[in-house]
Amino acid sequence: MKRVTINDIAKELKVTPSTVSRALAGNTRVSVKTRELVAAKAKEMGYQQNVIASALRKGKSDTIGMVVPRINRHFFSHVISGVEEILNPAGYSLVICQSGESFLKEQKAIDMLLANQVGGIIISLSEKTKCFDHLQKLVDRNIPLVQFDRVHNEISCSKILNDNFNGAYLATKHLIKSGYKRIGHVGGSQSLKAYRERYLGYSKAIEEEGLPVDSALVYTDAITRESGYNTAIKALSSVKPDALFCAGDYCALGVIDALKEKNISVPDEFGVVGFANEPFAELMAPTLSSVEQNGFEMGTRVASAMIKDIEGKYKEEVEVIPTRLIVRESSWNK
Amino acid sequence: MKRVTINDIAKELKVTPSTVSRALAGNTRVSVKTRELVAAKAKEMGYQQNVIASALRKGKSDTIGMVVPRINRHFFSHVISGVEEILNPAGYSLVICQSGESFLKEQKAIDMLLANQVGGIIISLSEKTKCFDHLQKLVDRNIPLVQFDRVHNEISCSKILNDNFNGAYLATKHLIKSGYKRIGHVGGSQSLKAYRERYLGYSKAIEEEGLPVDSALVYTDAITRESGYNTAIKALSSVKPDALFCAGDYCALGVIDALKEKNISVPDEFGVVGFANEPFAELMAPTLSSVEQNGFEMGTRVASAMIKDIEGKYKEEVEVIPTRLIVRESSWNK
DNA sequence: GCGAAGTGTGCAAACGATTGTATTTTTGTA
DNA sequence: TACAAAAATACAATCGTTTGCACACTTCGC
Repeated sequence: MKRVTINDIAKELKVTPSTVSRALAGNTRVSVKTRELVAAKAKEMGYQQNVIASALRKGKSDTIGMVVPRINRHFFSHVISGVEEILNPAGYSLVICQSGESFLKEQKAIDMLLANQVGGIIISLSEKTKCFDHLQKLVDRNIPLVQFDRVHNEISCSKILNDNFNGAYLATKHLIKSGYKRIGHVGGSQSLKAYRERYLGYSKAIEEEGLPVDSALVYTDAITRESGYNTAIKALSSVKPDALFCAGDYCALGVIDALKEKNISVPDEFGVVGFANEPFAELMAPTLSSVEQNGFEMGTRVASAMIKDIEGKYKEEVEVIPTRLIVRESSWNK
Repeated sequence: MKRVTINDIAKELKVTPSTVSRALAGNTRVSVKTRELVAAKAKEMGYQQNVIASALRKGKSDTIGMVVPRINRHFFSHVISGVEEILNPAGYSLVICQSGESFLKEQKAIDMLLANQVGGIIISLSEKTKCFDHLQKLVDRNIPLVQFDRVHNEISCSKILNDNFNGAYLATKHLIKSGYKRIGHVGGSQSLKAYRERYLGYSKAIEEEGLPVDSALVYTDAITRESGYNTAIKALSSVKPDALFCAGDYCALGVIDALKEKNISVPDEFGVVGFANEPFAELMAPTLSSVEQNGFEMGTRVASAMIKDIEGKYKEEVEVIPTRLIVRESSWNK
């Protein structure tokens, strides 16, 4: 069964393909009558535009590429949903790639998207990304780019951010108010602004309350469950904190694993707060206090910024989405 | 900055674009010397194939489309990782779409993928899909198709399945052995084979143990957290089961919500087993017994089947991936 | 009733890669 | 050396759309 092309429609209607193309695009240079005729015939014959041919000719497509570290993170999957919410009705489609926190895979994903002539790229950087040439290339080639959450500031494009600073600040403040005395921080790679800000929010709160800022209490390797566990084990046998503010929930989970193993009671002897409010946070035992990010709203903002960029409206918007502290058992000290 | 095309390379090397094209494709009709020359020049000039032009000419691309209900389900995101594991090294790239359990979005996603001339489509059906014309269209058009997990049998294509029957059978058997007497089932849409099989495994186990098969104990609306809650509330005030085997973990979660609300102790008074082994299953309180599906392996099998289909090796493979019961607190009756 | 706008279509050349066929060059052999 | 066979490359059409330009026809003012 052959696909129907505009040439087929043109033949049937005894007009030229150019007219059909214009008619379908709603060009006012073709008369209303012809436009209706074409539309009807196209429907009748089951015409589907060949977006490949269109993209080749126009040099770009209505497909937007999106690169995220992992799609199975609560936050990212919600951002994706938010992006689809705006993009799909606007006639764009979305291609999703995972970098898996690997710089190489991130680069490859971008190359693939470029080879596919995507109309724009949305990205949240991998934790391992320390070089940003691949982003600069996009800017140089004039390809609409929007960064979100894990962004690099030096790249000139729209950026949609979480209020990491305030979330971390509130979380730490809350730990202090709950009576913990030696509050440490398990953070992510400091090359990412998002994690730097969480660290800054943490230290601001510590300073503000007149507590000693002890760099021995700050760890910034990775924020997986495993690294959280390892960090906690290490800290417990050396600097002995009595609370940890973690830059991620999986990391907090690992910390709690370690505390359980050492028979240290949460929250009585030790307080823990995470970040991201993963679904498991309210289900685990003890339930985990966490900083909530509004992924869906972020997604809608990201998509809007992308559309604006594509339409040439403007290119360098920076928006901050508020975060919110959710207090649960893991830091409920009395 | 203009993109480099094969014409540019051809000009530099004083050969024709055809030779360059063949050289890059590794065609033996062009001499080894020329091939090396072309490869070197291409690298030097930073050539990147325009897959759009290639897809237009060849009528298909090396992009594979994948449609899943939601990407943020543990199982699906692992299948996706497995698929990428095989597809990417083999030179294919993956486009992921979410149907969000909506039939309309599923159809639209397929249309979009078709319009993008994907080389094949991988799909796990939405719960609401009761009509399968969109899949038949793919078969008719000879587009490689692989269904997994939530499949429709009447469509002729490769299918990779979980051993739903056995998983459900083991789960139910386990509930019986643990001493529960009135074991109900909260299942998903029976139009999906996966859920029918879970039901069948359940009833096989019930019959085998000589328990009464009571259709009043079987619910098959949906398997969201909310529907699990509602079903449990309904069941508790009427047929009064003392255990429920749920076709999904979110659903089991809803059931436990209801039990907590009614102050019914799990597992002492009531046993619950879920399906899918979502990450939260081992973290919640009580920890949830569940049937584990090996999503990653399923993904690799799915991808292999797709590649075979594309290469014309064969088209109708059916594989079953084993499932495994993980017993945790929610059904640990002494 | 004549030129000037204005309106609706057609023509043809792109976009970049692929591929069947034709042509040239090289190789081997008598 | 000549000539056929084999190897390497060139030519040109094609995929389906888009779009600048040209052309025909209508409409209108003077």
